[in-house]
Amino acid sequence: MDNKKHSQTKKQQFWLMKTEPSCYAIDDLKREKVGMWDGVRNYQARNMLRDDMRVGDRVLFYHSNIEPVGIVGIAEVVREAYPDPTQFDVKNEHYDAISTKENPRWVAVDVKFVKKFIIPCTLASLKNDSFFNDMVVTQKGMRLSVQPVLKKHYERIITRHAS
DNA sequence: GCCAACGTTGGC
DNA sequence: GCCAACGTTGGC
Repeated sequence: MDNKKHSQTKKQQFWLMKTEPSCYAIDDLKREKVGMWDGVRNYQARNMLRDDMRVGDRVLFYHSNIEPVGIVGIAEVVREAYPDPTQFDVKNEHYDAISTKENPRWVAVDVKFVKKFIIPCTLASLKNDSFFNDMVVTQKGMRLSVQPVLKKHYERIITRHAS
């Protein structure tokens, strides 16, 4: 059905994940060390979390709705997809009345804090560099809260901001 | 199953 | 606060 059994041998992948810092910021993850990435309510993003994201994958941590918007640090996937508890919590803003425990619609992953950039990698700087022209975030914006990232893009960003 | 209308998102 | 882009909804 899926290839979870092969996850250990799969190559490391790279992602970009969006959050509004007023809701959950890189400093929150830094303090908690490991954070639950919950509240994703978009099917495309859900499918990537559920089907593709593996332990050991690296995540570019992106802040939206703040000046400046951009990547502010790095995280690492430490637990693969499991049912997102917020979908069952009536008091949670992400509560989903349709979802059942037998057949949950939404998943969460756990990520671990790796690094906070001293200087954020702003969206504007990515748009200004043609090397990043084929990045999802420079093309389609941040409508997709979980995006795959090419290794070359990840490495260039790391080289510039995390050394 | 198409697609127009509608709501939401998020950069600016 | 504006508005373009996108996802979702619902009538047919």
